[in-house]
Amino acid sequence: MPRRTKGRPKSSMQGLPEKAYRTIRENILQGRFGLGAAISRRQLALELGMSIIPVSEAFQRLSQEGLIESKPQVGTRIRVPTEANIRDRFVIREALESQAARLFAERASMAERRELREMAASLDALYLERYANPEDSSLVLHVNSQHVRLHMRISECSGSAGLCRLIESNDVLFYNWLFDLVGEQPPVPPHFHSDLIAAISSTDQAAADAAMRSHVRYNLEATIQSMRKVSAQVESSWRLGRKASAKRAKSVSVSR
Amino acid sequence: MPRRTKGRPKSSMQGLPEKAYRTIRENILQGRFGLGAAISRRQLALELGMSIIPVSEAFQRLSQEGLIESKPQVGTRIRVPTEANIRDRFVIREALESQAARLFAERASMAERRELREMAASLDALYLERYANPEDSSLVLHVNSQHVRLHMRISECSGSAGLCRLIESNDVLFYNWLFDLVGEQPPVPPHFHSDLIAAISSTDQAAADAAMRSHVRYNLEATIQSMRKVSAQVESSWRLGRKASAKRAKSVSVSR
DNA sequence: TTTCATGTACTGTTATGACAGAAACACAAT
DNA sequence: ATTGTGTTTCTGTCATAACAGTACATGAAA
Repeated sequence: MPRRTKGRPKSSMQGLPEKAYRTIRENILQGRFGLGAAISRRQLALELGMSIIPVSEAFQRLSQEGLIESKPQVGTRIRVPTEANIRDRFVIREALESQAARLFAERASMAERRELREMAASLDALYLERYANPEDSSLVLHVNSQHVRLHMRISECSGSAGLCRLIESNDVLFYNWLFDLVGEQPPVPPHFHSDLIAAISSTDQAAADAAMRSHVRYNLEATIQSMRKVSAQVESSWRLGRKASAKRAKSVSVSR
Repeated sequence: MPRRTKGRPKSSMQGLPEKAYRTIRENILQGRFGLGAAISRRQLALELGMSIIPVSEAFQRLSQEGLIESKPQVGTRIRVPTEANIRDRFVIREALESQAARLFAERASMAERRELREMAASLDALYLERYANPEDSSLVLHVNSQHVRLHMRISECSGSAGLCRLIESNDVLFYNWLFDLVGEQPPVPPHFHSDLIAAISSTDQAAADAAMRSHVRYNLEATIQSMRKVSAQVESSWRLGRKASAKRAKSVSVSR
């Protein structure tokens, strides 16, 4: 018996790296490892039931997206962005989403415009509800998820699949994760998103562009201000604290 | 002698995957494998003197950037973009480069503005020279390289490193490769780039944005028109032609 | 108590090889 | 001539293990 067919159980759908990528990204976005925490390829591979090869591929993608950062013979950690990094990412977000706004104004259907208008109204109501119950954390999560949804829907209606994918992988999710993690969000003007959608729905592309730009810039300032409060908490050196990493035994929720 | 220290010759600088990525990308951009040609991880690994692991990592990056495309148990080929793909990419290019133009108008130094003005003048002169000698292919390469340089320099002066990297990896190089490959380039108005730089150098961000937008759109139309002529030459099916691939013995220029 | 050497345990990297599946080819049957 | 059927040879995927280098704990020497 030279070598029985290995434990590889026909795997399943569509590749182990994809599964690893989704799972790890999900866990990062929900803040299950803290900012700057060390993560290990081997440990993740163990917990996900695969070897370190697919995990490494997932790490590479996450690293390219700027969510993690790794040094050759040292380790990998959840990236803790500097203020310059954040401004940088918002520059990109402004570029991509203002373009999406232009395209939305140009070619979104009537049904889509109505759908977005309703989403925005519902989202604004959710914000108000959240201010009324500041301690309800599940509400915070829900608001955030709906907020992401709104922006992604706008980009989907732009008709450009590539633009949509870029926005997803480079902006929205990343900063909503940070938004959540960074602490309490500052208040937002009433009708904040309804006004945005109204401007986007005009036939004037330049106006749609400008409205989305100021929307994104408002979010930038809010994020920077929230960030400043917690920036001191996170040590920025490359001490990985492996002791702590070894002690951490809570496994990742593999789910699905 | 259980296992002597392997043939891994201490490698060299900064990672095998990076070297593989650079080399393969260079070869794609210069059209050394044709559009739609099959490329093999194993063969490339052999030619580059490494195993298929770093090559696979490079493949993943190239695949994410849309330069190649691979099917699980079939093979990998140089991607042949559809017209929709091209329009899609130009939408993104428009978003990113118009943002770069805004930032250039806002914060570029006087020295940088002067430098760009000179680059543009030199580039416009090169275009004229090219029209005079249509059969000089090295001149075509040079024009193209200077064109890329100009656009990258604009993005560098934007002060946003992330924007600059995104432009490089997602737009400029890709489409200049295609531009080169697709055949003869249509004529370009005189002072095409000098006019662009002049508009970009104004203090009016919206004007800079608009100028870059129309510049990019002009390039889009030119590319589409050139593309139509050769689209029929390339078969779009997934026949990889392994026979031909095996026959091709010319090795990749490894260089550096 | 402080400082420095040393060992250990971990890190990311990467070569090797086994595996499953698809395509191409040779060849017999129709 | 055409069609069906192995068989061979390629593909990408992935597990395993060896390698080289860093962080940290341990303990001896000052």
